[in-house]
Amino acid sequence: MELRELLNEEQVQAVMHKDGPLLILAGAGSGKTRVITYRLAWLLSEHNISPENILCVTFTNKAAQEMKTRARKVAGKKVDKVWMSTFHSFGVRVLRMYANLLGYENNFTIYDQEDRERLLKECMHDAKVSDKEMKVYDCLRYIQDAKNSLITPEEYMKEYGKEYEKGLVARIYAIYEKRLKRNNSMDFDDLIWKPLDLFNSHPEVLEKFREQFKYIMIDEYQDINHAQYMLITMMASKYKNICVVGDDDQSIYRFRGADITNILNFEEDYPNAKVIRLERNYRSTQTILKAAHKVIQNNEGRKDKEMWTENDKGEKIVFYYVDDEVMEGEAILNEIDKLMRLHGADLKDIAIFYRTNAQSRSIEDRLRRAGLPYKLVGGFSFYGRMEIKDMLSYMRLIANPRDVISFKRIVNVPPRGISDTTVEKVEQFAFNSDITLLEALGRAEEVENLKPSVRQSCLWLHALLTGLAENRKNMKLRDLMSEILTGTGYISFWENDQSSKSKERIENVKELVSAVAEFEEEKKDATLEDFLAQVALISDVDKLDEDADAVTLMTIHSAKGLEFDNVFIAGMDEKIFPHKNCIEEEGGIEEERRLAYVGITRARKRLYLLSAISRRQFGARTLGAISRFINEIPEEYLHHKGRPPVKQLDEKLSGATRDMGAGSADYEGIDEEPQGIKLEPGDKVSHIKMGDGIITKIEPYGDDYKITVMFKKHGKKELSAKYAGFVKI
DNA sequence: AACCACTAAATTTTT
DNA sequence: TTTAGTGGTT
Repeated sequence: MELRELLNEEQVQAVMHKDGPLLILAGAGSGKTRVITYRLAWLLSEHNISPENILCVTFTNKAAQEMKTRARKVAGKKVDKVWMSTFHSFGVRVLRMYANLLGYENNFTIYDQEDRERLLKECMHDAKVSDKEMKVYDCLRYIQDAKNSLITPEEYMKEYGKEYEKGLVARIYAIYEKRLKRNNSMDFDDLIWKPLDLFNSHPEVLEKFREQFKYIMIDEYQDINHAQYMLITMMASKYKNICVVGDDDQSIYRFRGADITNILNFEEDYPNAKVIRLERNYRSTQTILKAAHKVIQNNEGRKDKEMWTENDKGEKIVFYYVDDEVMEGEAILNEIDKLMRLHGADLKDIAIFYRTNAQSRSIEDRLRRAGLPYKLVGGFSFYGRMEIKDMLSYMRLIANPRDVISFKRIVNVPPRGISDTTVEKVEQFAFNSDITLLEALGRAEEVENLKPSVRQSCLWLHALLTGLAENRKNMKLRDLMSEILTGTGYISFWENDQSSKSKERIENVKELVSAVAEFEEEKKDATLEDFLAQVALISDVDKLDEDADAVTLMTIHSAKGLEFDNVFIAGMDEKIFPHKNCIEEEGGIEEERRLAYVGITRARKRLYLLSAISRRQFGARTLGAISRFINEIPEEYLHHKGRPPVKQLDEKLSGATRDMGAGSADYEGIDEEPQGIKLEPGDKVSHIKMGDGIITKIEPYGDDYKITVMFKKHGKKELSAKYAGFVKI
């Protein structure tokens, strides 16, 4: 391997560093992934470290997968035996092996956010805390923070028991933990904490892993929380061959407990640590890089550093000031159109970022109307849909009969006459007899005060589920899934449903079946538990197909680690970005600023920042102000477009007080006639399905327009302007 | 027990 | 604007 031909001096040093702690401070676009990939390959092929002795932790499954693929090209097949995963997947892997030592069964269920909220509601009910006294979501946040900091319910009670709100939390937290265990279930935080527990209570297990992982590499070290820090520190304490990579300027997961001091203190934790700085940027233009630096410079408490690049100066950053969110979509569409026509850009080189998922809507609408394909990352995820969660709940219950949350979700879905009160009676019976809810269902005869028909329903469901559970070992996963679909009557339930969404639900469920089948084909001896874990831990970016020729839409959080030639950031408004909830918060603005830094530095060639005068929120129109982050970018890097940049009306609304008077600023007015937006009778249009045609009539129709088009192939059709997706030709 | 209609509130980001 | 939750009706 000729490293020096592939890497710069610092990168080579990082790759060749073998033993002892290593901190790589890798700025945005500095070729970090290259470095860790090569280091991994180097350890394997030059130092002959055996793959089982290496642990690599990445931020997303996708990153792990990518690293594996790339390293395989250099070091060959042994890469497959490296322990490479996210923190959470690592936790699952360990726990599947040792959960029994902690009093769990290894078929435990993994609870996602929604499951946790359901469970928490039960707990609050038990603790006699009404949801008026405390919001479920807030309570969950408190508990999550506690768990990320490794504070037990007992410690929490001791520490905060006397405070009003946190006192309530303390009570709920204790119940919550008990319930989780009783359900043989783990939440996301448990996947980190329980392995730690294991290490503390079973030193021999810790010793085994310490011995095994002679080399440890952690990516995105700036975003790990206390629990993750402890987990890693414990495992690394023997050999101390720990290599961490990160950038304190890109820490954006504080809300998840990410603790930036972990990376800042690395040199104190390991006094003999070697520190390598990667400050050369290979990604962005000088303009983009300098603008990003000017923004992040406003943060205090960061390691002072400045990235440099030999890339061209590039184009100015476009700041687009528009009337509202509709015009924002319009402006983006126009610019995309230009990028494609004038610069020959591919759709896959274009990304649109925003601060909150809700913002995607207006942009999606516009793209859809223009017939422009896009891939949406996040938002309402496939696995979050009702019908999918229903099906998964059946599967989870079959894998883990103690999972009460899943049980309650499906016990009466589709409706089979088992009401909440019936469930309560069964639950009581189960509790008194010390059996699972599922078992209690099978003994419905012994439960008092049930109607005979209800008893029948209970017995029927019990027979069905236990039957499936018994047979599942000699069944393919996809067959198990189909059995559930037909056996429970779930599919016919939706088939008989008249609502507009039922068709889509059936489609989704079928898609789930193919997902199961696909999973099974990829992993030969895949178990039900494997599939469920994968579903629980897969992230939205993991599913992104980077090669598909479509514009990418996502939050800036999801964009971390990615790069695009052309980047749009919508909603550069005060109260949106920085978000209103963060402005008052201690350290909130700095976190938002780091997020802005991450967003800006994703762009390779061109960057567009957009802000709107007013936006619709919850149906009402609200006035906004230009984000302070725009004002932190020096005028020399900006090219203004859209609305004349006027002085902010209310200076208090914003940090934005700069007088961006036309004349002095680099300003270009409203664009020429937008393409494919204003339609008139006589216009030639193209429709995805119908092909080409000519508009014959346009008439208002509610808040939409009804457009009559004479198509070449299909004749006269009436279509909605909103949804039809025309392109003017 | 199931369904419908009305009211109130709203997540910021994610494994 | 949308959705979740509530209360009343069948």
